[in-house]
Amino acid sequence: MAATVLTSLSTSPMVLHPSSAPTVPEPAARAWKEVLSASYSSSTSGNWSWDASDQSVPSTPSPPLSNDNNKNFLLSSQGDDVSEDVTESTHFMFEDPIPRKRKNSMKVMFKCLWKNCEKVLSTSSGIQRHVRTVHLGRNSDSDYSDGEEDFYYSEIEVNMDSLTEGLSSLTPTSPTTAGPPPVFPPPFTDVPHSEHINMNGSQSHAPTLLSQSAPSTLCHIRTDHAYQGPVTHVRTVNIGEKRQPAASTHTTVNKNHALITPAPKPTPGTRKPRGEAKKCRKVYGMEKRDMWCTACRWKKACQRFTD
DNA sequence: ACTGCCGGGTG
DNA sequence: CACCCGGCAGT
Repeated sequence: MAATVLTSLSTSPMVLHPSSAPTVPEPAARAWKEVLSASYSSSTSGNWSWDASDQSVPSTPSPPLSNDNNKNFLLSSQGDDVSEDVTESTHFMFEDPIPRKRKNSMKVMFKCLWKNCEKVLSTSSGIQRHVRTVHLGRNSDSDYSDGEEDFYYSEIEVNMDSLTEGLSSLTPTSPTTAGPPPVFPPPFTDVPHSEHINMNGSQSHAPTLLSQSAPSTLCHIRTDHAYQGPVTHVRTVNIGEKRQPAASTHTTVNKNHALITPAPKPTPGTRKPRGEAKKCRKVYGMEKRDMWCTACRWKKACQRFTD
């Protein structure tokens, strides 16, 4: 039976596909590919032709299309980088190497979510500045941002035809920005379908202290020990944060939001964020172990290169 | 795979 | 105590 099928296929490769496809597409496809490679006697790149053909067709016929937005609302506990996961999970499925951008003329706009404000801007920076100046009452000229504006606008897609203008936040704009490196290199840019803040209306509690996870406020520039070699790189410490000496030195920024986040760390065990800075083991190597500090030799917390 | 180091051993 | 190591967790 199989032999007859194969022979018939080899003669006319186009015959097969429509009949027994729906239940088990996979073997059929494989057979087809084999037939193709056989008949065309092109040993290599049999499958690449497939990709090419697939690419030519604009609408992928694959049934398991992305199921809209899987709305995970677990972000209320700790916002921060949930959003990134969302974008990841939506298109991590096979195929679709291009991260499903706007197909025809979808444009990303940024809409202010403030009480009665309906302002829509085309750039994230614009909406941030709007929120910052108009609603938060910040100083207008300083473009300092602590990320709080993120909670007052959402990203929406507008189906406007024409003008495929450069998408603001994704393209690095012009290289003219010579000043300090962008204080706000946003990890946000995501939120596939708004749904970032609820609490619309009823702004009972003062909105200024709602900043949960303001990433940029925690950026520190620390010079590490630079023990061997000039390690010149800026390091950003995120919410893990080092453990301050508990003397409640609230630095200078206002990050007093203990009333919203129930569990500051998702893992209560907390095994210490793993300090950085090379320790004796790394610095001296396994050989020359006798140059390590004693703690390192005993596999304890390093004493020489503390964090 | 590698590193840092906690917890638990041994003498 | 000093000393060592298994094994975990983070990179």
